[in-house]
Amino acid sequence: MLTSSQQQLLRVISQSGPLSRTVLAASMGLSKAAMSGIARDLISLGVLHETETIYGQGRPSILLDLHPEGAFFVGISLLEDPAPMVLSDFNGNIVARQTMPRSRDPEIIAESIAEMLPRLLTEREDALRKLYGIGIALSGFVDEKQANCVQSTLLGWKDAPLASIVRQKTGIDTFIENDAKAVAVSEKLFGSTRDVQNFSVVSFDEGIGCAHFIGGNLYRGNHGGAGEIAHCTIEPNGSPCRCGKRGCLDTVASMKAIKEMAKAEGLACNSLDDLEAEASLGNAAAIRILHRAGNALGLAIAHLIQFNDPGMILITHVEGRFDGLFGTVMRQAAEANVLPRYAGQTPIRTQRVDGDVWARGAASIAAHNFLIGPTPN
Amino acid sequence: MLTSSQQQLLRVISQSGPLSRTVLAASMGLSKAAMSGIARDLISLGVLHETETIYGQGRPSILLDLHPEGAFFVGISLLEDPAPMVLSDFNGNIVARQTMPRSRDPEIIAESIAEMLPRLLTEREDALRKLYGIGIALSGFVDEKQANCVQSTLLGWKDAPLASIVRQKTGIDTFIENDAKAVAVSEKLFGSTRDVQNFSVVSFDEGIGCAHFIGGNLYRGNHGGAGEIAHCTIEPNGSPCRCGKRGCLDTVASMKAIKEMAKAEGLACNSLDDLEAEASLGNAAAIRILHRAGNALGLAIAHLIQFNDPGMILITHVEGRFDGLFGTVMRQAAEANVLPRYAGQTPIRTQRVDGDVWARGAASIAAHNFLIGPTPN
DNA sequence: TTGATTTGTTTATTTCCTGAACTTATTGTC
DNA sequence: GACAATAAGTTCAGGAAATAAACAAATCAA
Repeated sequence: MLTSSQQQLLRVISQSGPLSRTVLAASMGLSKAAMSGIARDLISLGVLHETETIYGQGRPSILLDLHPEGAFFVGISLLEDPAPMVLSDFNGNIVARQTMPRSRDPEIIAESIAEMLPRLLTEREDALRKLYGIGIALSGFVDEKQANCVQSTLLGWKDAPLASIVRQKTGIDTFIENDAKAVAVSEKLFGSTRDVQNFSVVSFDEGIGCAHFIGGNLYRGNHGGAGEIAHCTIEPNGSPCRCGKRGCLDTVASMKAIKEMAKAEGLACNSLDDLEAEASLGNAAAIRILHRAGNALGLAIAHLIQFNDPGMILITHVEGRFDGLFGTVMRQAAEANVLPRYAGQTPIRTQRVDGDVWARGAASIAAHNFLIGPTPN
Repeated sequence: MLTSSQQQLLRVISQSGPLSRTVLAASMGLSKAAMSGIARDLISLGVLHETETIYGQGRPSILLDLHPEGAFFVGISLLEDPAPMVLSDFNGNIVARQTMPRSRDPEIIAESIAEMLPRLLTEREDALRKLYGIGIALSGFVDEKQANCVQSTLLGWKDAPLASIVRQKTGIDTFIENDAKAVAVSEKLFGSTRDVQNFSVVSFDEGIGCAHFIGGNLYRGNHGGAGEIAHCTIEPNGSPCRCGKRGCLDTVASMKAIKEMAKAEGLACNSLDDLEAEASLGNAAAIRILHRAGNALGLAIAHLIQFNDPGMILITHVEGRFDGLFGTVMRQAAEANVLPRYAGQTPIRTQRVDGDVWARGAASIAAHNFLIGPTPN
C-alpha cells in the first residue's frame, strides 16, 4: 500500500506530532531531496497535509501532520453483546457509531459486519473511499499476522481465521487483535504513549489485561500470551482461580474479584467508587479489601518494572477513580517492591477511559497496519 | 563497515546455519541477482565462505557459512580480578587467552588492554588484521549505545565512558555490556538460542542475572535494567536484602544465598553439589533450603513466562548440576505457577558453562556489533 | 544422449536516494 | 527600503542497490 519510507514518515509523525520536512528528513536519516518527494506523494494521497507555518530566521518552515480525514478505519469490539462498531478518523476520533449482534460463528460475524458497514458510513459519505481497514478486538490469543484467533474461551474458538473471512465478505483489509493489546496500540498511536518506545498498558476492568510495547513495537510473545499478568501468582496458596491454579492476580485485584470480596463481606457495593466511599467512612472490611487488591496490583506492577524496565506503566480503567485508597496502596506497593534505586524512576499513570476503549482499540489496529505495517513480533 | 544487506545476510546465517544463495535470497526477500553480489563481496572480504555442496535434482547448491577465521574479537570480563581476556574467532571459539589486572580507573583499564592486546595476539598473527572489535562485560548498567557505563556498584562508576577511552587507546571498535546481557548475546550468536526470536537467559551463579531477547534483539530496558529479576519480591516480608528491600529472589535462590542458608543451618557445604548430596542422604535442613530456593527461582521463572511469553528460558550455571532436588523443585514451581494451559509450552533448558562465560559473552558483544550492528533497544 | 530441473550469474532497467545548485520566503541591519 | 543573512524546500543530474529476464552451469532421470 505505502512504501517503507512513507510508513516511516507517518510513524515518525504519529510519534512526535507535526514536523517540518527538514526536521523529518533529519530524524529519518534521509536527504531533504528525498523527503520532498515522499511528502509530496503522501499529500497528494490525502494522508498528510500542511498545517502551521513556523516563522524564524530564514524561510519559514511548514509543519506536516496526518490529515484527520485522510484515512478512516472501522473498529469492532467482540467483548460485549451487542458488539459496538465505530468509525474512526486518522486522529483516533470516533466519527460514527453503530452496534451489531455478536455471534460465536465467524461467518455470521462477517456477515453482520458487511451488513452494518454501509449504515455506519451513511453519516460520512467521504469515508467510504478512504476506508483503509477494519480492526476487531476480542478476548483471546491472536497470531502474529493478526489474522487468526488461535484460542478464545469467551467465543469458543480455536484457530478461527476471522480476518480473512471478514476481508472476503467486505473487500476491506481486516485485522484482529487481543483486547488488551488493541488498547495498547491505540494508546501508542493516538494516546499518551505516542513518544514512548517501551511501555506496558494495564487495562483494569472486570478482568485485568496487559500488553507491552518494546522498541516501539507491540510485543505479542511467542504464543501471543505476552502481558497475561492476570494469572501470575501473586498470593502463593491464595484463593483458587477459574484458570485452575491459586492466588492469581485476577482473584484479588480485578473489579470482578473486588466486587466478589465485597459481596462476601456483606457490603452492598456495586462499584469501586462505592467501596472507596465505604472505606473513607472507616469501614474495616472495605479498607481490607482495597488494601489487599491494591497491594496485589502494585506488586504485579513492581514485577513488570523489575522484569522489563519499561519507560512507563499506563493503567487504563473504565470504572472508578484511582486517587483513592486503592490507587494509593497500589502505588506504594509498586514503589516498595522495586529496587530502591529504581523507585520513582518509572512513571505509573492512570487514565480513565470511556466505554469505547475496546472499539477504538480495534480501529487503531487497522490504523496501525495502514500507518506502520504489520506488527513484527 | 558492512552494508545493511550484508549484515542481514550474516544475521540470517548466524541464526539458521549454512544456507545456499537461493535459500538466503528467499528468506531475505531479495532476488537471486542481488544475493549473488552480496555473497561475492562478503566472500572476498573473507567473512563468508563456501562449504558443503548439496546434491539434488538440478544444479547442486553450495552452502555459505561464516568463515571461522574471517573475523576475530577480543572479550574482557571485569567481573573477576585479574580480569580474563580472550580472543574469539567467528564461531565463538576461544583461540587465545590472557589475564590483566582489574582497576577501578577506566583509564588504567584501557591502558592494560592496550598493553595486553599484542601479547594476546602473538599466538594468532593473522588475527590482528581481522580484529574487528573489543567487548567488555561488567556488572552494572550500560546505555543503549554500549558505550557508557551508567552505573556500577562493583566498580564504583557513574557515567563512565569506558568504550570510547578503550577505543582511543587501542584504535579498535569497543563496546561494553552488562554481564547477563552479554551472556544472552553469546547464546544468541553462538549458543543454543540462535534460531529463537524471543527468549530469556537466566544466569545462575553467586548472583542471579537475566536478560531478554525480544523480536531477535537484545532488549535493554528503558534504564538498561530489563531482566533484573534478582531483586523482584518473591517472598513478601522475607529476609532483608542488601538492596534495601525484603524478600528479593537474590536472598533466597542465588548461590550466595544458598551457601549462607546452609552455613546458618550449620551445614558444611561449599557448593550446590555438596548440598544436593546432603539432601539425597535425607538431611532435612538441606532439603528445606533446596526446596525454598528452587521454589523461589521457579516462581520467578513462572512470572517471566506469564509476563513475557518467551519461546525459551535458558538457565546458565557455572556451578552444580540442575538435575537434583533444586532443579526439580524449580521446574515444578515454574510449571505450577503459569496458566495451566501454558504449562509445558515454554521449554526451560539448563546449560552448564565454564569459567569463560563472561569473557566469551564480552567477545560476542563485539561480534554482534560487527555482524548485526548496534542493539536497537 | 537428451530433457528436465534447479542453482547461480550476467545484463539492462528501475527505484530510491544523495549532493549540489537553485528558488523561495522570511528576519535583521545599515 | 535595499540588501545581506539565513534557513526551507525544490529541482535535477548522478549513483547505489535492487529487480526481471535471459542465460550459463551442473546435476538427475529416462
